[in-house]
Amino acid sequence: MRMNEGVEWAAHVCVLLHWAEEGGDAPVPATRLAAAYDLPTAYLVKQLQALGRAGLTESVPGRRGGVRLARPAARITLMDVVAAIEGPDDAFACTEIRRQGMNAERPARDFAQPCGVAHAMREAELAWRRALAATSIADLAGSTPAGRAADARRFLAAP
Amino acid sequence: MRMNEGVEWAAHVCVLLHWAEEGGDAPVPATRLAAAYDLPTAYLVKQLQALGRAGLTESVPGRRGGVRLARPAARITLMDVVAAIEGPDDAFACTEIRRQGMNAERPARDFAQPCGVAHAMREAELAWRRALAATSIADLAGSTPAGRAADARRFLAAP
DNA sequence: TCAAACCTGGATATGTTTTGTCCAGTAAGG
DNA sequence: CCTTACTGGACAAAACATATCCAGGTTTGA
Repeated sequence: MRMNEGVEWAAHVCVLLHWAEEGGDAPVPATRLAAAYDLPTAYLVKQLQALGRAGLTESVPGRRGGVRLARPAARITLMDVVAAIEGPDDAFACTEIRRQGMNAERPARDFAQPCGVAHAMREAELAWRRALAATSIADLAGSTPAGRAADARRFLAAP
Repeated sequence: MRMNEGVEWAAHVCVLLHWAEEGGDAPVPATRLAAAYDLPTAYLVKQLQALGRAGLTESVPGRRGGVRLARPAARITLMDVVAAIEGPDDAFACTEIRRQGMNAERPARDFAQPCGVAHAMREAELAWRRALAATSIADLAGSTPAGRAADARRFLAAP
């Protein structure tokens, strides 16, 4: 059960976009974002498109165009980023094996009560999501060593 | 980020093994466990081997052999099962992209402080694991509708 | 004793997802 | 009108999940 690498990319890129916005350098072209962390441009673009579809970023086409955050970094959480890249599905997918084999003859109403395994898994994922929702892009930006933001802005704005 | 189907199988199978133990019918052969939920035997066997390596189950070779829980169901949690099947790695793998591209020239000591993204992801996974650890196989068995356990024992003990 | 019923580990095959590239189409600025 | 950008779709390679099979070892009961 490994998470898409795109989640890491997207989280860091969102922090960059936040810094760019603060410095008045938004929007930032995808090529520049890829260069900032030496990521494969074409593939990063795919992840950025997912962020856009999820409403976290908006993009400006044409020359001097690029990508920017669609709302303040304080209102974009890691949960939003994970959901945008990974999609809406839970990690655990209950396939209701309890209805098969020795229970195949039972009527469907015998399984009205949700499966205990699925329920516990769901609760655990909710705890995970709550924790992710507790950290915003602004929080991540704020926890970065001093001066790093200014350096990033300088890089992003460079010709 | 989807979880192995084997986790669902293993959780349900552990509940079956608990019931079998209660009824004095342990150990249970893998073929019988597979039949109980109509699972592909050979592949279920692989998952059972993972449970064994993790110390959750022990197996008895030879005729009248099979698999049984290695300790009381109350002391086996969903966390144990997930870790046994999925392996020890976190879902989120930090690849330290922050050190690349615009930061490639920085000395390693600039990154002594762990990455904020990785830290937040780690905290969220810990919350997930804590939640999983709060549910034991005995809890799952206890939340099953009355009579289901006896039926399962009857099936597992059948010729 | 020996055959049947078990488990183990490794090799192998197949299908799906992730990762990554490329291209044709569209939009905006100078 | 040409360059720089984004978008969406098609496509390819690698990684992983799923599934099967086989050769080797253990125990039990006939």
